Amino acid sequence: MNQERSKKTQEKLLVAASQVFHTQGIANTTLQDVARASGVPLGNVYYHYKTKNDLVHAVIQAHKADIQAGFDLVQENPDPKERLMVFIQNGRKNKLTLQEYGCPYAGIAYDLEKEKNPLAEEAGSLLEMWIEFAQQQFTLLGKAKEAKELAETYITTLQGAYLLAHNSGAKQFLERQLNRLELWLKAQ
Amino acid sequence: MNQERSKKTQEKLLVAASQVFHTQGIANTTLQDVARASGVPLGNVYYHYKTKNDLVHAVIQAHKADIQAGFDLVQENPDPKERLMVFIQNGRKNKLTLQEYGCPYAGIAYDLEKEKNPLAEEAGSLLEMWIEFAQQQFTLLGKAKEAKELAETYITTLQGAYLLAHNSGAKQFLERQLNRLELWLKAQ
Amino acid sequence: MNQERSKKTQEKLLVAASQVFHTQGIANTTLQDVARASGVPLGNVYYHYKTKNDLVHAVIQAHKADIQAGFDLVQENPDPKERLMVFIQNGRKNKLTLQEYGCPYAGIAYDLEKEKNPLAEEAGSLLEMWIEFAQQQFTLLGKAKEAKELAETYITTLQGAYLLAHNSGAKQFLERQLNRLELWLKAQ
Amino acid sequence: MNQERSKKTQEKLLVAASQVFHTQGIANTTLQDVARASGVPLGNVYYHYKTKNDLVHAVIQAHKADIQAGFDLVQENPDPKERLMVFIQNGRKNKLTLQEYGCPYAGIAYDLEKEKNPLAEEAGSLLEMWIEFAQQQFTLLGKAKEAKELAETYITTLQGAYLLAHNSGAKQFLERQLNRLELWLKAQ
DNA sequence: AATGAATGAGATTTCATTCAT
DNA sequence: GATGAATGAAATCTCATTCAT
Repeated sequence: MNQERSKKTQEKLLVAASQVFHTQGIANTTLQDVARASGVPLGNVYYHYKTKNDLVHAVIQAHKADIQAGFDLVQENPDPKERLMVFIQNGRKNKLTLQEYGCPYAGIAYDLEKEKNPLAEEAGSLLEMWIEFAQQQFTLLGKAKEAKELAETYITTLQGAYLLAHNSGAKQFLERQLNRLELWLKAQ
Repeated sequence: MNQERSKKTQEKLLVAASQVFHTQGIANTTLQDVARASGVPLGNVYYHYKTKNDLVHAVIQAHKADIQAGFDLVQENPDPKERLMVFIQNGRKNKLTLQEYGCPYAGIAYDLEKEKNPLAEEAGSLLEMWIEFAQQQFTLLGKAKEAKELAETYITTLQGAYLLAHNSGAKQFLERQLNRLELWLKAQ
Repeated sequence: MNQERSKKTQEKLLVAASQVFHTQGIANTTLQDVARASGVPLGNVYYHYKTKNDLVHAVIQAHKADIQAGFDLVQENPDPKERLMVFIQNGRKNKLTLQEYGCPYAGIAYDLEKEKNPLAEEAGSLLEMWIEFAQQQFTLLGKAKEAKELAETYITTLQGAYLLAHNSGAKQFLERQLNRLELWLKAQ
Repeated sequence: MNQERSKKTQEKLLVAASQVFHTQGIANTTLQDVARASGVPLGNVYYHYKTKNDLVHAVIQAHKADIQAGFDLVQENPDPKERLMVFIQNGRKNKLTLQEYGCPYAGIAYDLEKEKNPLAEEAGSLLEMWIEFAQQQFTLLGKAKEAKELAETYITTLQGAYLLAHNSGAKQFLERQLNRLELWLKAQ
């Protein structure tokens, strides 16, 4: 009933906000934009999220949940190396979005840091989740000692590749760097 | 005379704008901010740059000149590999700024792309200059065939490292990735 | 409800804007002026009309509707000649306003043309509506062949009289020219 | 020497100002516009005219002188009726300018009246000069009693025709009304 | 509770006028 | 005296947030 309706509205807001924050950046996104994108009337946005920052916070939490869900999913694969391969493959699948808008997690963290938003740290944890996850996988691969640096290398390459793919128009760039990362990963 | 006075004011504006655009992001920076940071009265900013975008454009051009000057400077070193080493070393020197504010060139390109600013492409060329430069060096090293991919790898690593260093608080992160890049470069 | 509230505000804005545009000219009228004259807070003006030009456009449309309503009203009179007489009589009724501020339709068209406003053409149609209307009446009077020129003469005289009445202080000027026009019209 | 140079600069300013005031309207014309159009540096404009209004005043005076010069010129023609014909012919000669920008004298008077400029009255005298002149000619034609009304009719028609020609795009409009005025004048 | 309208602080921009050399 | 630069008040426009129904 009402609670369900409320849930749905909140869900619509989160989905729309994630999207427009990603594609336009947070500073360039008005709550009107979010309202329009979600089909929720502006006044109603404030019913669910008292401030723009509250909505940003909710989006970050949703991202965290998404990321964790992704980790949970690949846990079904018993091979830690293959788990890491999955995310390289995801990069290929999302190539067009990544080229056009960059990595959403890096983007939100960057945006908030620039506006000295207190949520910046929270957003920063989005990429840190990846490092931790990667580190765990390398540890499982029997490389406990170098796991941290390997994880950092893995994420650095992914993020560097996303950044450059987003920055430049070079169509094959992302593909080439993902291939290289894959080879490197296989060699570990 | 007047021309000198004008040059000086414009220089002050460019320096201040580069700085605040880098530290706050373009969208979060008002021309009042630039005016204050430069000591130039707001009305006068518009005498020198008719719009905020004109100022942004001038900053991009200044960045291009700076980058080119850096390339020219390292040309004095006859060894292409050492030239590329120089910029790794620069990353170490600028560690604190990079950690706190990220790479200014990537930042301005990202900001403009998000606000669908027509200058985005121009800003994107800032990183492309690096790729080209690196490619030339690898070519000089007798690796013409792989030069492009090597250059991309070099820049991807640098930018990935800057991005993650900026994102996370991890103090040794940048150092570790720069060291790794250095080893990789030596091995080429 | 909300829609009614909105209509009312928009109506207040239109009425106030028509008036101040007429009395001060468009270029000399700030939206603060309109806000004050209408009792609507400045920020809210922009809720209803996204730009000053949008408001100007709405005022032109309102003028068109007013003019058309005037035409519809005189259609009740079966004699085309008398219909045209009505507007001469209207000139007498509005003598003071016309002397002090000129013809609002000519004024808005002139203002927009001078500022190279794209709406200038739209505003120009205000006077063209009068020519067309007059032409129709002369056609109904059995003067289809000369109707166009007669209509132009009718409007030229009216507008010339309004212009001069507005320009000079001569109190009887408008009266004299309207009388002359009336005689001319009777003779057709 | 210097005085001559000053005269020349002042002349350049007057010519340029007359022109841009006419084509853009006074409110839409900045002193930068005048400076650029005249080739005189902005700072120098203020050396010759302490305020924008001073320049407007000078332009009005120049217009007065021009008009008077026109009157003086046609005095060479012994026939008062032909003198009035000359100005109808002038309307034909200046057709394109009149269609595109309207009558400069009516325009400046209108502009100043709208901005409640104290010079409005002074500008209003520009058209009054025409009425007086026309009245004199009709008096010379032995129509002393009706001279005033005939003069008003003459100017009303001219100004009405200019206004409508400026307002609408109708290419033949001005021609038709000037022909009609000519016939009317011949019949007097 | 739901929502279109209202509000006000602040951002960009313009420009007549003054300043400094 | 001549002139490019500087100034500040004011205009247009934006938008997070609050209000009123």
